[in-house]
Amino acid sequence: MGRSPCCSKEGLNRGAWTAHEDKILREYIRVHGEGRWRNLPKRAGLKRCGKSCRLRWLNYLRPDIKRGNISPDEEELIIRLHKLLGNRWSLIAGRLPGRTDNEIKNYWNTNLGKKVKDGHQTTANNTQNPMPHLAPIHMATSSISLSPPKLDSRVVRTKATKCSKVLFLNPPPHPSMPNKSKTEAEAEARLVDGVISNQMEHTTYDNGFLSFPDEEKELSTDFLIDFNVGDVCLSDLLNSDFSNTYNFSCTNVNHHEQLSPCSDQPDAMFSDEVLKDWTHSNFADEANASNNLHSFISFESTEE
DNA sequence: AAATTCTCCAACCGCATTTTC
DNA sequence: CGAAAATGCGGTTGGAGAATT
Repeated sequence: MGRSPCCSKEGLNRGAWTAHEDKILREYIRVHGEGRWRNLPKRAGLKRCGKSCRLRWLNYLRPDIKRGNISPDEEELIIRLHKLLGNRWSLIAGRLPGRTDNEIKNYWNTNLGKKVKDGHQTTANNTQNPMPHLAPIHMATSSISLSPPKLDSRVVRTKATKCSKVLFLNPPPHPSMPNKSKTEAEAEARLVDGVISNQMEHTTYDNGFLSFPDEEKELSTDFLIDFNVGDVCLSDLLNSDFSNTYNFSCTNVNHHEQLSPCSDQPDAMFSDEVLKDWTHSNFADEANASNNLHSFISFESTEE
């Protein structure tokens, strides 16, 4: 006999959820909270298995879910994280506030996988690439910045909800870095400088709004529109080019002798435990969003 | 306009891991 | 400490809608 199913399939609904079922589930969780999925359907009066309820809640009904309209910044971050983590979608999702592992997985399978693969092939033919080990990331980047602009290429599909929040930013963490001692701030600033200063120095804060140089404004539109506070450091993280970081140990001996792997097998350098610590850190906590870049830096420093 | 093919994504499945007893 | 239950995760599938013929 095989493993018994997670719940009796007899008389249970399957397939797409109805609005009524969604309402019941949402209301039940509002009152009783998440968890105890196995018993939830019975208690809530849903003809679904607990697993299905959990999935529905996590991937669709949770109030903090941000659906559709994956921005170029998010896309690039996904590509980078995927290079770093592989198909560990939940870890990747943990770095993208409001995104679910399922959504990222789907997005990868339908868009990015192909794009990165194509990039790989194109790059393989490009003998002038100075850093072949960085090919996927750079191709992904260039696909965003150099390819003909896809005019609103992100089709808003029927069920997706377009996010249109206006972004308010915390005061910039760099270079003043409030809440840090001067030496602490300087130490981090040095670390940050090598990674993101190229981006940061062209990025200014104007009364709490992120401003970009004129030539970047167009690209930044989605970023400004779609990101919430937690995404500020998504951008920081994004700006902290992983590929540059990999290159650090090779090129920037003044700062870090072995900051990060200069290898095409980064996974070997990042233990699961550290990854979990890092991915479960305060990215998900939007109140601490301004620390997120520092979180990432700490994570990297741990690997020294 | 109809048929066919393609694309996307919500949901399912089964295994792995963690928690509880 | 081991077994069972609960939960988490990633791969896969099926169906709806879009695009093409």
